[in-house]
Amino acid sequence: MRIVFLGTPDFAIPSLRAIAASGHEIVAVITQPDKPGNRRVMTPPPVKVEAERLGLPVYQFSSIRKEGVDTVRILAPDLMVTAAFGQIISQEILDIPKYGTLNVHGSLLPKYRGSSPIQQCLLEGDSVTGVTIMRTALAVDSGDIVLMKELPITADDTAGTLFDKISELGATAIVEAIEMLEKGTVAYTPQDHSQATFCKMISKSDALITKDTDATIALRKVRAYDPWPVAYVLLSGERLRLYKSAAAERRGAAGTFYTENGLLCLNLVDGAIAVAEVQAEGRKVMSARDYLVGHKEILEKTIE
RNA sequence: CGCGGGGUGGAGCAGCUUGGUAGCUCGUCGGGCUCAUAACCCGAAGGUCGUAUGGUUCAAAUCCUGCCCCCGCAA
Repeated sequence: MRIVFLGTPDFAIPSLRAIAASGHEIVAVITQPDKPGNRRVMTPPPVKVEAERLGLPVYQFSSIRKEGVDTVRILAPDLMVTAAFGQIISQEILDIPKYGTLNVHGSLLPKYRGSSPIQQCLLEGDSVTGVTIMRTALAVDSGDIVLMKELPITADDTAGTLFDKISELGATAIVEAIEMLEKGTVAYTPQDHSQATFCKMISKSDALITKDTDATIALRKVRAYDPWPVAYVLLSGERLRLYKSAAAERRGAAGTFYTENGLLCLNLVDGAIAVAEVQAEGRKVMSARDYLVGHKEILEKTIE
């Protein structure tokens, strides 16, 4: 089967690898253009790096709708696979492959359509999430479902660990779906659109924790925004990022700190959180214990 | 040349503006005390202060310069 793969970030890499390893012919990988990354260094999308490592031809479009139609026609794929591609694809292009276009999405649809499903399930406090393989449709994440796989969320999962697990799960799922297509055993189940929920693009300010934040919500933020953008509090205008936290006993006014067993505990609304790792401005991530050795004054301060 | 913060014994920080015997908290090691809460007391080891053949100076962690590395912002 001639496949064109469309994806951009790390999330798509396991799927790309799995398809390549499954013996299908990936005739091309389409991804987004290189962008200026950290400190002005031009950075290629992870999928491009991986595709080149696999020796696959790469095409980069800032808008596939406008620039990619002819290319896809010439490639004449039997199937297109999208995985966190990051652009809306026109129906004209979606219709080119004989078997259509399949998408790998990191949630149990119709829940959490959109760009941050993995963070969203953590923000909601879910105990189960998963991956869905469905038709790529013009309306975001609304296509008919081919198959779903569930994944339990563990207490120590962060967005980072879930990303790894779900992207791997997505890889096995997409390979399965392709097999079903080939054998003709695939069945498309429409989504119950009335049950659809959506998640937005995450912005840095979403990760702010204030003294008015509920302790439960704060814990969810810590997990959902690790490794990016990372939950943080403001202390005299300075950002302190919080990692690896657990529920703790409240022992003071909301916004104040205390310490126990080397953990930095922050009193909040309806509880407290015990933080095991922090990162101050201009510093590396360090244990709360190490941080406290040189920053005892934090115990006298209150967050904004 | 996008902007800013930082590199000081094993860890986290101070000192740098106003050059002049390297400091604090923790850890480590030795000893003592002792059954709680990161225990306490005494003592010790451990640093050419990121790096340069650098520059200025009687004297540089401190001022000036080049380079390396780390972090964040912005994109």
